[in-house]
Amino acid sequence: MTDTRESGTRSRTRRAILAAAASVLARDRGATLADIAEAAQIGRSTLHRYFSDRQDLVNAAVVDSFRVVEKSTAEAAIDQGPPLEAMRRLIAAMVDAGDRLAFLFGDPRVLEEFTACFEPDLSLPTTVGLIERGQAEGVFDPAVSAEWIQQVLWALAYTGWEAAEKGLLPRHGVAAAVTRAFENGMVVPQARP
Amino acid sequence: MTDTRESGTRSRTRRAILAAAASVLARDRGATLADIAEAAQIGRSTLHRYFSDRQDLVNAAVVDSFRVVEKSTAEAAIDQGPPLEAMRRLIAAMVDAGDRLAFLFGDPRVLEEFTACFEPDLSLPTTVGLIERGQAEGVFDPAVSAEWIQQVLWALAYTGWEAAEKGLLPRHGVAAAVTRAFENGMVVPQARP
DNA sequence: TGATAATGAGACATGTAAGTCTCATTATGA
DNA sequence: TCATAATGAGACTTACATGTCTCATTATCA
Repeated sequence: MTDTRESGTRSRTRRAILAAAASVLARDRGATLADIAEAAQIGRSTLHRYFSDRQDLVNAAVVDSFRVVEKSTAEAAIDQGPPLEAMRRLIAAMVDAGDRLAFLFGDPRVLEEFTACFEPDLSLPTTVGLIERGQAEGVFDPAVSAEWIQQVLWALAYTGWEAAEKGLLPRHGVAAAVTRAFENGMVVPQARP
Repeated sequence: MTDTRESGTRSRTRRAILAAAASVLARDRGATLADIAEAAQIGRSTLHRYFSDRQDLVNAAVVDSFRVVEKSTAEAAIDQGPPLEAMRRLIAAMVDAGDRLAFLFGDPRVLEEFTACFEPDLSLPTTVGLIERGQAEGVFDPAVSAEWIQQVLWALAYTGWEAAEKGLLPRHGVAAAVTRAFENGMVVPQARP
């Protein structure tokens, strides 16, 4: 389904714009189109040649970021192996896709406005699928909904990214910190009754 | 330190504006001053009588929200009793202060721009203080920094509020879900080696 | 009741990002 | 090398939130 019509140059520019948009908007939602163009190292007029509207750009960036996260998820092979290990791979992948995730997750409105008119690739394994598999195997907390667990997962990944952004966590320690938080929470196992 | 000069009417109106600002901006950062005025059930001109600038309003709302959260924290008496129970009271208080927290936490920029010129009340017990006390007593994970634990706490409280907003969690179940996530994470204790 | 405070509605000016267009320049591929 | 695609700079208009102001109305308090 990729655009075979588009020249190599154009599709490269398009990708650069989408990546810049996600990256810039993740850090500042009010960022100007000029800001985004500058980050993508292109002229503002060029940006308008690819996306007529600001809304058009944001929509495309959401879809693109979704695909990227979807792809990372797929590459983590979350439908294979023990759920706990699959989850660890997924968390690492999500931390890698850092600002895409921050862009999607950081703005509740962007996402919810768009979930209606966007259908995910059904052939790919989903995060909720992994969670439900884990719950069935008694690994993930079965007392709460899979959606809630997914929300927590996203929130922790986002928090880890943000903490790294402001220097609270070293980049290389983010995945471990998030994994630890997701699996154990903040109370030491020994202290539990 | 409260304004004794201001009439009852004025201070009531002022509070209504600040509450509305936090509530509206928590749900939409790009919200118009007209949106905020409408939510506060006042005219836009009245809003300008109280806050000359948009920035002025946002700053005041940040300070105010800070005070509210600070007060909730104080009322939870987090410097007393076992850390785990104090933390449970704190989480309940934070969930109560829902949109104030979402306003502060939802916009990293708003907060970080302001932490410089805003000094917290040093006579009040802090969240980090509670966490460090818990770590010293071996209750909270001592392997990570107290600041990271605080970030996770805020993120979970925010996520709980958001989940309730979109109907993913029932209002009365939020505090329990957040507490559970904070203490145990998402992996069932029995499944741990 | 009367004086003053507080407000709402709305007209008006302003600043800034968004969107459109032209034209000269650079890059790409046959 | 040549034709065409792609781009950058910048002038220009538009749309909209913002901020200021006036005036009539309502609320509050002595």
